[in-house]
Amino acid sequence: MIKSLRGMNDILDENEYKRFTYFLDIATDVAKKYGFHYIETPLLEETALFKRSVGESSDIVGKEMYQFIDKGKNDVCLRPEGTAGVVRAFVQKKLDKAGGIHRFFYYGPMFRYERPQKGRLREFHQFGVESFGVASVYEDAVMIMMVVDILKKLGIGYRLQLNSLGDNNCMPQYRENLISFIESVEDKICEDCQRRKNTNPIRILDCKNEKCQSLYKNAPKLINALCKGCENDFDKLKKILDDNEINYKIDTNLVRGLDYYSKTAFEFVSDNIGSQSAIAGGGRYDRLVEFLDGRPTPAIGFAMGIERLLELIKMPEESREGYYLGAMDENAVDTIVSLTHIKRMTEKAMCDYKAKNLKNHLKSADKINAKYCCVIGTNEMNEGTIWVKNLEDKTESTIKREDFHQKLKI
RNA sequence: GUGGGAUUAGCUCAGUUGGUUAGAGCACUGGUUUGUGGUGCCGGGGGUCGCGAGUUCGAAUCUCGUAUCCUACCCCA
Repeated sequence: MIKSLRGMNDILDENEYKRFTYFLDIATDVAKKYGFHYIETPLLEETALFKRSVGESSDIVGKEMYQFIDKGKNDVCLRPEGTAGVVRAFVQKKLDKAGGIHRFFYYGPMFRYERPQKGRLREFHQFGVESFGVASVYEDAVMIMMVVDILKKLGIGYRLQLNSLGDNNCMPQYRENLISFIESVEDKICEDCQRRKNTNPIRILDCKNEKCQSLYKNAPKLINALCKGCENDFDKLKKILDDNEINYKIDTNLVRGLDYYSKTAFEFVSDNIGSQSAIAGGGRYDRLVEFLDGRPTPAIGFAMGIERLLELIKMPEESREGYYLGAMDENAVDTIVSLTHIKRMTEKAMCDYKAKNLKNHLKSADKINAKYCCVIGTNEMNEGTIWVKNLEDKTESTIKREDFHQKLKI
């Protein structure tokens, strides 16, 4: 038997599909209300795009991208995230030169060549938004509001963690200070941290080793080293969130692995889905457009992992819907099929092709969760009527067939 | 990439030192004497026990390999 590849799932379960579309309906509706419009970019891009945006520093490029050489000998890569493609499209269309504000949302599959675990697949889905051309910190707050709106509508509880990563003025200096701090405790920290010192020093801050964490209590905090501009923006952001009653917690260990991020970084986490607890994350990336050959353009965005969210969604209760039609006499089957066909113009309607007794029809109607069970037996056949039972309130009536389509409205 | 656990019917799982035709519940399906469901009763179909080797007279059961799933780590865009 041929099976799907590791970490790649089908969506064929009806409930799963319903959850998926329920999420998308809500998320896209919110994004549109915020004035964002849909963008779709290719699943496959030049590997160089992701190498440039991600940098060569971590495991990402070598180990965790779905990269291969195609038949034309092009080095290509299935997109591991959405931002790089959107920025590429933005620059390619020369919107950076056109100026103005451009706001997009997207959703679709992403691919990462990783070992699967809870909340982590090789093919997974993200919903995200990107905003270009707005440097104001109000936009940062609006991003967070958008995520809050989506999660609220989905009935998902969360904790919001917030940090500022500084910018070119303050980040490099902080990085130097942090490295010299690490060197002062280097012989006591774990192997991973010793490696991180060289590859990505800021990552030591969220090391899971308790011993390391206690050593890092005295580590310099970026939040105390922000330059005036970053500090003002961060204060303003906190005030906007306070004014709008959005709870957050400053997490000075919240970092991003990549160089292009600056200033605002935020993450929404859930305590109910295992160690991969981030359900949405975002931040400002004022440098990325320039990294990808565009004119420097302020930008900010977020992305949410759809599979992780689906686990947490509280679905509205399902009520009975539509019609079930059945015949109790072979000779009525044709009539049933025709009536169903007409009924489907306006309502969901299903019918059985076999004559059965009433009890079995009721069972079948119940099984597909129909609201009405409609049956034609010998009596109804002779009288040109159809018997209809509302399965919710259990009321019954026999009506003329020609009235069947008008008189009953769900 | 590293570590731990798992893999038996569509689903959730039993299967007691290796021993005849591998079981249950749910689901599906048929009937229930000729018109009332979701909640009665009786029956039926469905499994080369993940895959491949090995040990053995004999393997779902033991050994090795391999794949996949779950889970944590690394990493996290």
